[in-house]
Amino acid sequence: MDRIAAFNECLRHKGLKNTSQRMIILETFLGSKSHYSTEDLYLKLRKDHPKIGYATIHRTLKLFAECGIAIELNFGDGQTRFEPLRANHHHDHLVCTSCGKVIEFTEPQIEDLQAQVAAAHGFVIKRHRHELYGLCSNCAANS
Amino acid sequence: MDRIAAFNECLRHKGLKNTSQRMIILETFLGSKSHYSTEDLYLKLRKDHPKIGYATIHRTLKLFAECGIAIELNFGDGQTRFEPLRANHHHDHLVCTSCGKVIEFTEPQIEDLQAQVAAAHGFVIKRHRHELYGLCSNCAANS
DNA sequence: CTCAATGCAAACTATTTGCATTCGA
DNA sequence: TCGAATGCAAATAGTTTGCATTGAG
Repeated sequence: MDRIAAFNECLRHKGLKNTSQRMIILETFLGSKSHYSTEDLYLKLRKDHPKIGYATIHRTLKLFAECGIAIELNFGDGQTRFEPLRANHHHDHLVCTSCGKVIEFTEPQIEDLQAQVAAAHGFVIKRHRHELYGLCSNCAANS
Repeated sequence: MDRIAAFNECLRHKGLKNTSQRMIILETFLGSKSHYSTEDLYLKLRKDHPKIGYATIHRTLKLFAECGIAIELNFGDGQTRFEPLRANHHHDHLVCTSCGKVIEFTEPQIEDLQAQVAAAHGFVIKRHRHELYGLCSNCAANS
């Protein structure tokens, strides 16, 4: 089941409706670079769909998160960002504090160790956040 | 050098002044539970020091972060929290999404793996954030 | 038809700033 | 004395909400 079908399934399950705005937002969200803030997506959509309001986009992104289509991220600038979730493709982030570049990484050993830490404290982990902040190779070279 | 001395050193280095408010805020900040938001600290200080304003506390917490006395955390509720930094005592967090309990953990193997991941991408890591969200043992038992 | 969704503007919350006054070095 | 710090209130930024209208099922 792809993510569009999964979203429709989630809407049905919640008794919500599938509007043209939601489809437009979903397709744009899935089809482009990751790490959108509401404002990013609003500005991008405004070109082709100037009638879609900021509030609708924000509500829709929150809905994506509820449906498991997206996760919320916060990289420490004031904005909440949303990232499309790929099934079976969890990853974490390297964030360059100089140029803003974001690289995704996966490290199964870290995931295993996390699980051990949680178990040692009796925690049942639902999700996690793991971000490394520093300078990317370019910025490190130029400083 | 303890953290109060380190803070004074930082003030001197920046050409700033050590006021009674800053000392009161620092002592309260260091001397109690971790993970203060500006509001938490404001409410706590208000009892004994009702004249200290919200803005002063917020500016002071930011200053602590600049001086390396504290780090900013964000657990996903709308508030930025500040945690006192202990020299040589880095740790990460387990956060219970049900009761709000926060447990600190340290896992050297994870730190090593992080360093390897960063190196593989040419990143120079300055800091990181690693948080595991889920249910603590109590909340997991009662659900 | 009915109830959810939308778009707009207004409300909120956390944070930040301007400025007159106070105070440390 | 002089510039930084404070306290207050007002401004901002991001997010959320109320409500009349529109539209999906």
